[in-house]
Amino acid sequence: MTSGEIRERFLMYFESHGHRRVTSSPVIPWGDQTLMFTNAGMNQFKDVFLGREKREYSRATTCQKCIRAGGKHNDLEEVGHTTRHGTFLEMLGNFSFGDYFKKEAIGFAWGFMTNEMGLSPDELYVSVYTTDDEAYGIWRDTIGVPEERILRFGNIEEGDEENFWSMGSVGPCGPCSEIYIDRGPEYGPDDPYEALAGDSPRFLELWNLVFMQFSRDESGKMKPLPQPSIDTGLGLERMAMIKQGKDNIFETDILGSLIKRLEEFTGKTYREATGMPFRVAADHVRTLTFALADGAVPSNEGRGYVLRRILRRASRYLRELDVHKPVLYKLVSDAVDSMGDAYPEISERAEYISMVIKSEEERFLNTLDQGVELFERLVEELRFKRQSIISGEDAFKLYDTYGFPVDLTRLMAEEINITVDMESFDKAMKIQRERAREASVFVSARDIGSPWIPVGDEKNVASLFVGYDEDSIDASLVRYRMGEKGTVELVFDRTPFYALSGGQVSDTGTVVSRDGSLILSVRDVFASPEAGIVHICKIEEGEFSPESIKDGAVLAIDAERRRDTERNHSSTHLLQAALQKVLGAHVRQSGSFVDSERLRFDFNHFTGTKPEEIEEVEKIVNRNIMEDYPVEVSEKTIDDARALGAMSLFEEKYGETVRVVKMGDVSLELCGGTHVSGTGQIGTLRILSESSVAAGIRRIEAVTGMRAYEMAKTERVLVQAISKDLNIPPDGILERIGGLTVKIREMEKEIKRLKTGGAFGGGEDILSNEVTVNGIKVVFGRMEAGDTNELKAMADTIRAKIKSGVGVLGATINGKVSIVATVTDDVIEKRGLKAGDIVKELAKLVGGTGGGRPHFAMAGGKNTEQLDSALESAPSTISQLTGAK
RNA sequence: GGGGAUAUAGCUCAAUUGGGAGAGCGCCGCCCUUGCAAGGCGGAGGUUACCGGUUCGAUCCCGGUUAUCUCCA
Repeated sequence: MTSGEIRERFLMYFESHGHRRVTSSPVIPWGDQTLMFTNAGMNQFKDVFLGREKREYSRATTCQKCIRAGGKHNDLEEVGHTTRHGTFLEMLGNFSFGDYFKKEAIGFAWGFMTNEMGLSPDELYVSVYTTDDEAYGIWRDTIGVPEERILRFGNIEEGDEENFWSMGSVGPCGPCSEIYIDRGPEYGPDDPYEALAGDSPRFLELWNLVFMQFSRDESGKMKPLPQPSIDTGLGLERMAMIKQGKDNIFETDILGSLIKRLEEFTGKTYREATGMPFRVAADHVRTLTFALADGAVPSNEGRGYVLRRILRRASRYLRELDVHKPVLYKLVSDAVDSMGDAYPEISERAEYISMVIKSEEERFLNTLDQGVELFERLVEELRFKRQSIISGEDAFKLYDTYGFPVDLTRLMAEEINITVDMESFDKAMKIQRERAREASVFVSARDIGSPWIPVGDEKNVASLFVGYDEDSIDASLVRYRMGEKGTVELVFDRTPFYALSGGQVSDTGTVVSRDGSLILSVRDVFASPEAGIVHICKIEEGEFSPESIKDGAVLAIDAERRRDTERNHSSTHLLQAALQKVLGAHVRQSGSFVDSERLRFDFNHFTGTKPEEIEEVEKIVNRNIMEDYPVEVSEKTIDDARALGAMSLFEEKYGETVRVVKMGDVSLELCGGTHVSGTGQIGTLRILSESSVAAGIRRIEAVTGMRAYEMAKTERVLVQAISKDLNIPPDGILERIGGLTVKIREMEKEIKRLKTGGAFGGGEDILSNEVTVNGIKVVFGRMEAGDTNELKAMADTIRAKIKSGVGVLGATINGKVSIVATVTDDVIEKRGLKAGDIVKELAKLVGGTGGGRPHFAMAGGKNTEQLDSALESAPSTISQLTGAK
């Protein structure tokens, strides 16, 4: 039975039992900051379980794509070592939101296992939470599982969290019940308790049923939930492994096909004992394919960094197969072949995914090359010192700063009979860990801030954003707290103020109490999950107290600033559409920032762009502005919006309903920001720059509306001024400047020729001011110079002219003294005279210091009136310097 | 969020306790030459990431910002 069949049989089975088939949510979670990747089927129903959200169905079934790497469920380092861990997995699940409970959940699961999957009851074991007699009874009496096949585990009070599930330290929780399969005596000891405790592969956990029946409060006390719910998860890979009679998940149809391809590319044969690199690569490529398809990008921080590390882990293992070129990217098409039907998003973006992976592989190979170079430098140093141990500090620095894996350091060291001090390496690692941990604790403690003070009895009033339609409204205060000096943070029941989100800046404006006695200016606005929309206000007039504002207040945003911001925001939508048209459908926004002045739009694109392409983009956007398409905003469910083909951004938070922003038929996006009502209001868009910000990410900066007009005006004034200055019509400017440049160049050459020819102002005078000290020719004197470069040029001239000797020149420049000295090579060699030494002495006389190289040195000082006497003393200084030798 | 590293010509990188901004490749021109990464000569190209400080003087030292790389959480 193929994985695809198992997936479909599962979903159909639960559909036939009244469940709504819901599509998998992206592996990159929307809006849940606590989660790096979607790691369980219940993630997308979190708010439903918490009662924050209602759905039109109470039973659901999904096949959820999950990534377990980073965060709480981190299987990354396990992958490849064990038979059953993967960073990517498909979780089959059925869910009850206050509908059925334990009895039905157990019945459904057992029915699917025995009837649909054809597993014999004789090979199945089940477990329940130690004190869950209810579940125990259902298994024994209703299902008929013999007592010796029902295990009891877990004791939450003693810290044993087996068979007990919770969403966090507070919130819904409850006992679990699991179904295991006994794979037979050849896989381990007979005693299931012993086997499970020892992580034996004999009893494989297939299905976990979570009975959500309690809610835990801050003190740890558990109260029964009024509507108990069900959350279950059956690992598709594990089921496939059983049904296909394989020993591990890597030999099943999907991952097996990737391993087969790797054999082709590497020319090596997969064997279980030595197949680690194959397993790691197959799993990791699949993970990357799905993560990239859902909009994540490898980067140097957060989620993107986890992806980069996954890729590197795979690439590193492939080195053991003598692979030194990018290969992983070639496997993307195979992942798409086997899973693209179930997950169309990966086939749609296959080419893009493959290119991103390839460029990341190249980047890593680069990092390794760099590391090898550093390693070799290190070894050379060791050889010099006649040592044969690489210190832990050095190995750690290689790893910590340059990302060169320690195991490679060790490997390469071994080859040349050098060892690595791993003990001190581990110590350095430990210090690093502790430092990071301390820092994170410190921050969370600081984040708490002062507590919110509720006003009146409106404790639980949600603050509502009404700024889509209103610039100014009456509102009443819900809660507040005092901020830093002279500021206060306020939350109202309604507000026209937009809080920073989706890359759009927050509004500024004013809050004025009903009686006008209190005037506040709103500096910043942010959305706090627990408090609502927070206005950070500076007190401009009057004194703040809850009473001063109890009759309500008028909240008014700076409307002009908002309109400018809206122009820029709407433009980003047009920009994205135009970029997709010109550069390709793979283009997605990967960050943006808009305020009233300008817009910044980051998007993914794997190569550089041509100037013509950017011009074309600008042209398309401006044409769409002129068409004056109405901007239509509607609220829809996520599924409806996606069915329309609306583009979603992955970093944004979307609730059950989303705002869909439509501009003609050129742009359709999910967006919570504020917009112009017709594209014509944008006026015009001018792209200022296009540049690279990170690998695979490019940035466009642009201005719109009056800013664009002003910029055009500034340029026009400039052109007119130049035209007037040159006394030539604007279209002749280029030619004239070209001519002038040539002329200037010729003149510069001429000046240079004249200078070196010696026919230069005071040059002759100075050259004639020559004395001989201890047999060394010394030329010195004062000259006029506009900057130090002239001094230097003159010194060069003198040095060339006198052929052998010393030159000392001085000048006052910008009210300060500058002295240069130059010594010809023969004098440096024969007499040991250094220019630096001369200027150091002279500098003392003018209240400064100096220095330089033997043949040329500079000094400076403040006492301009001492310059002449300092220069006069040059011969005696040189006499002393050479006489002492 | 914390630690470390880096930022110089279109690209890859130099520049010795702070003293004249360089090389190789690429580009343009000329010469030579029938061949593949040829050779010779000449030339253009720089706000040394940005802001501030110390200093007579900062690519260099100090502080900050931004970006990139990297490790930890």
